[in-house]
Amino acid sequence: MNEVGPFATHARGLGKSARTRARLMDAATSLFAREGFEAASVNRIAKAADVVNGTFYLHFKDKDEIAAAVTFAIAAEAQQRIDSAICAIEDATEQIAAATRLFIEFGHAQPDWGLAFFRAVWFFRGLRESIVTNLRADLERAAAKGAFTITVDDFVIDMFGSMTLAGMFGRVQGIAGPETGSRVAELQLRMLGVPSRRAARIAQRPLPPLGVSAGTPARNRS
Amino acid sequence: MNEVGPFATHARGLGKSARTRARLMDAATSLFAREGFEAASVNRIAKAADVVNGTFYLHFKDKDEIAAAVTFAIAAEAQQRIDSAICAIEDATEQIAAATRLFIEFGHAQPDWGLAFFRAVWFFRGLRESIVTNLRADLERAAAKGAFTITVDDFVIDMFGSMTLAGMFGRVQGIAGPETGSRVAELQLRMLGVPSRRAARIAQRPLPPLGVSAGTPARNRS
Amino acid sequence: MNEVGPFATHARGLGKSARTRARLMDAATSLFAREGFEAASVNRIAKAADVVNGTFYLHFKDKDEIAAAVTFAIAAEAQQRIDSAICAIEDATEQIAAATRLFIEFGHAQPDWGLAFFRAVWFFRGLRESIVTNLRADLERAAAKGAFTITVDDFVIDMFGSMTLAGMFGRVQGIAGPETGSRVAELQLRMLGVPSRRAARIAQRPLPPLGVSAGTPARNRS
Amino acid sequence: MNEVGPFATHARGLGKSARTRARLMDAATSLFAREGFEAASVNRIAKAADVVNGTFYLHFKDKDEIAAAVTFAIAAEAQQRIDSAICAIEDATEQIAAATRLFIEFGHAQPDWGLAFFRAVWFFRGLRESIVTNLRADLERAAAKGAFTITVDDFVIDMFGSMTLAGMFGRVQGIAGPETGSRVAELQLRMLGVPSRRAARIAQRPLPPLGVSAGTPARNRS
DNA sequence: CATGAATGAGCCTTCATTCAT
DNA sequence: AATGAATGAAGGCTCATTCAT
Repeated sequence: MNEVGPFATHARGLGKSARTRARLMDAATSLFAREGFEAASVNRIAKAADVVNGTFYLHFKDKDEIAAAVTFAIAAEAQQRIDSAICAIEDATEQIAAATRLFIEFGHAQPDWGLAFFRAVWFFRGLRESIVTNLRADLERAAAKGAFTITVDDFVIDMFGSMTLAGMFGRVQGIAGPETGSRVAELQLRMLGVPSRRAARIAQRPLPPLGVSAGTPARNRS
Repeated sequence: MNEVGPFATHARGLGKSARTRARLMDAATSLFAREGFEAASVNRIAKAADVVNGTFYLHFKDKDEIAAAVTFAIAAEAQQRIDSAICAIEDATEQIAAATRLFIEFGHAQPDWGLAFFRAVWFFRGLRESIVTNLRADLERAAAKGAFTITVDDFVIDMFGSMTLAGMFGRVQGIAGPETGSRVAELQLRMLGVPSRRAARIAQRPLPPLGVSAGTPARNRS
Repeated sequence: MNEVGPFATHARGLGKSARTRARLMDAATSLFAREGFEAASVNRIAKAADVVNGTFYLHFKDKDEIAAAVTFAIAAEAQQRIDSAICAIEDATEQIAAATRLFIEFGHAQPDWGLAFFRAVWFFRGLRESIVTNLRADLERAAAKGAFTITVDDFVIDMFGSMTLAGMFGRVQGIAGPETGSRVAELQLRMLGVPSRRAARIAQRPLPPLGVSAGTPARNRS
Repeated sequence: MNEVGPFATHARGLGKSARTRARLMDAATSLFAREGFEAASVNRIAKAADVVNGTFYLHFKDKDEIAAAVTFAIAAEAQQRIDSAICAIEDATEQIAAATRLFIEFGHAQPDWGLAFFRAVWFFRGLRESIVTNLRADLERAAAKGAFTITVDDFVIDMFGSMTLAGMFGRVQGIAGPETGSRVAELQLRMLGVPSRRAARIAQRPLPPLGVSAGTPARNRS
């Protein structure tokens, strides 16, 4: 009820409305993660956010909308933080490996976000597409440098993404340990044709820190 | 409402009770596949099976039970058909590739079953475990022959399985084409350390036919 | 499921139909006693009697009918056994005390019957009336002998009966001990005007044994 | 549907929530009285209170909770009104007789409350215990003054209470007339050993008026 | 006689959503 | 902005009862 979630933290200085909205998003994220999207009722989201049910509809048209808002915010934050962490890495292949590892790390650091994201992947087609778009850019850059022995296309990207997601899921669930990110990255590189040695070496490189959120503006409806 | 599903087909000669039960399972499978487990209500399952809601509870204690029954039946049928299709293959590595491809083929041939299975994987922890167990046997056999340059453990199996599932999902959804199975298998083998050429060759081998069901007896409760 | 109840015992030599009917009555009695009339479903009565639900309706029109049959049978048996136990007692007042005590004993000896009877009293108006009729005869006989200092009318009978029932309830529930019958009888006599000493003495008289059932014919519908 | 019941009357000035809650309690009381606890469905309670079924659960967790609330409120009101009516009576024995008579009068004045209370006695073990506790205090006070020729214990209290309840039941049902209270009290006193004459005289004493409710606050949950 | 599958109404409960305050 | 009572549809499940076999 009272612990301040990531969204609420971002909304610290903002107006009351934005703060309430953030509390609702934190509550929703947590419930989506723990019980899934369908099982999280608006009433319980509101209760968890310490507002009455009616207030929910002041901020979101319906449950789908808050789900989309949460998902978008998580995805944006993940991407932004990962991007700014890896931008200092020069080698395209190393960037890819670092991105995978950081993503898994991101989920592990905030399990609610990780799980909610995982659930959303099967829910919002658009999310999958946006992930693919991002991955394609990175993978094609590395491919252009001749890093892989395989042609990168949508199918390969799909496999690559599935591995990252599966890795994060295992990590978030506590099934897999801290080496998970490295292992996923190594297998991905091997799959793409990076020689085993090199794949292993890259996957073990020191990881730049995830850094802290630059702030996810809790955008209100028009 | 009226098309006869796979379970009903199996139950053709059986008693009235078994036939109704089979109709319910077909209806449930279809709804699970189309809308997911939570969204499929008992009322709608019953209506789709052309019985009244009360009848459902004559055959299944609750939604979980029919979900488990459906999942178990699908898994059993898939495994049985795949096993009997690949048992003639001698090389362990080729067996593995064939299994992946046949599984994806299985899902594509009966999309409802494929999708229901896919959904069940995230729902029944037991199912995931049983898949892992099966995969491990196959993978370790090949590993013992020195086919891979990587050690097979639970994590590797998890990645391997995720790829197969993701492939089937894409195929069932119509996103991916008939070459999907081969491509998945090839990437899996590459990941495990099979040389690219060999991986590609194995993944293209002619595939034994899936054969037809040996009959999934619709087992009644107690 | 398998223990043979009192009705079934009575029906030993009779035809199959009568035996099934008796099993249903035993099952119903037991469920009525344990969970009350409304909570006992036909399905569960049938299951407890080891027949399928449809069979129930071969023997009873509905739940009310079996409840009436059970109640009538219990009441008849109680009255018959008590009557034949006390007919040897000469003094009318002593008869009354003995009847009260034997009734409570009857309930205690077969708790299911006792509780079912207790429940039925509030359910079947007719049962209460028949009890009143019986009590009136006994009480008026004693009153005619000048045993009481109070006029016996319906109201007095009602109080008298309530005490007996309350006593049996306590006894059946295990709240009250074996002296319950005597204590109830003593209070009843005091209430009616029998001098304390005499009331106490009568209430302590040795009690004739309840004897065994003379057989409650399980009468079929027309 | 529209007559205003006692709870609603109490809730006149209060907030909307309290008024709806009171209407539900009135409706429930009425149904409990008329058809018993099990037969009164939440749907029908809601309908009788002129709200939709969902509203019920805004005010009560389930049927048990409203039953407990109703029972508690009735018991509290009865006790409070009776207590304040008899507190002016000095003689302990006369107090007891007056309490019995007022209780029966209470039930007769508001038959729904009387019957609901009667039904609740067999339903809530706690209610019986609280009644016993109250009765014991009164009876032991009189016993301490040497009013009775019998020792007061739980069993005697049980008989005493059963008579009061049976009397109220008859009165509420319209079977018994206005003299019921006096007659019950007289029989009770005789049973306890009060000389017939005195018992009769006490039971006929003018009865203090029941007075009016001091308000049963319809307490909300948490 | 007995079976047991099927019925459909009805119960309890939760839900997303609205709206007067 | 926020409240919180109310809505009514829908969900899960049980019930008494019927009927073809």
